[in-house]
Amino acid sequence: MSIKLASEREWVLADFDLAATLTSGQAFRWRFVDGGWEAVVAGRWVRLEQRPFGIRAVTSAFCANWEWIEEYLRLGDDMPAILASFPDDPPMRSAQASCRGLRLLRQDPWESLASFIASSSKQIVQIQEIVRLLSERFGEPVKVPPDRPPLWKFPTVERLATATEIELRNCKLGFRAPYLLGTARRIVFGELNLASLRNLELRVARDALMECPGVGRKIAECVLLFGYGFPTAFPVDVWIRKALHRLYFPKVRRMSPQRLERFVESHFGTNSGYAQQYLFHYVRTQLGRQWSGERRVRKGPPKRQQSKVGHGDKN
DNA sequence: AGACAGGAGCAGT
DNA sequence: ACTGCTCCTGTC
Repeated sequence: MSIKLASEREWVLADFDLAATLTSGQAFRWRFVDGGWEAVVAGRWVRLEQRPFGIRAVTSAFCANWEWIEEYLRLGDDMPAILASFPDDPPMRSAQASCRGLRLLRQDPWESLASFIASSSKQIVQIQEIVRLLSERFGEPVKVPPDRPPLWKFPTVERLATATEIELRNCKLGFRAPYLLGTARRIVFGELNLASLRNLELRVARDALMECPGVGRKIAECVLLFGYGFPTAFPVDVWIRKALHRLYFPKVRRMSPQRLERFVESHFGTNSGYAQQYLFHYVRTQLGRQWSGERRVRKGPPKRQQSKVGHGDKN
């Protein structure tokens, strides 16, 4: 008898870009190690590698059923059909051309909710650090390969609900600590049922999430898109706002949130969530540098105050 | 040095 | 409905 210590599996896929997908700001646990991507998914350590004609997965423990990762990676998505549903305009054509293989993930709703509460006004590396600290201090350990450092599951909602605000602040959450704590407690108290959101109308589910402290429109949409897979959830952050404004309404001085929302609802179709991800990744990887360059120039010399009346150009 | 970051919540208009 | 301020903390 032999004990099988690990398992592996390979999928043939025409278009799945692991690097783009795992670094596109929807998941925060992936680390690039020795040419592959490693994280904890559904409570198991897993390593993903990009192959010439698909991707390969390796687990640290025996695995006979791979549905958990197929579900997470949304391997069933019909990408040609999804891409075909995008609006046929110059920005989306550019986005599509430069983001081949970009995918949405379907993550655990609680982990998504907690991670995005932590994301408010933070950069990706900082969010990764927060998630790492939370897992390390409040999560259960997972089995990792012999040559890998220890790793932990994302903490359960019950565990975080019993943490103290101080403990959470020590995980670099700052003013978001009471938000995360309050949200965890709401769920534990039964004031919000995460599992039931799946069957609700998008707007209804969004409103339910926004009852949580620290969860506004943007974060609710992130959870609905990256955690639940609502096809038309459409998080609008500063980048998307800037992208929509510059790419679609270059001559308009200012776009009100309402006007932007109406445009989004009417323009991006049945898979607007996917369209959003493509647009987002496109502007961040192709135009971001250019845009931030402009900003630096515009800032100009430090002190030259002539009037404080400034017209809210805060980007 | 000081603004700002992949925002939310609040008060004030 | 819009504006402006604060909330931690690291970075440019």
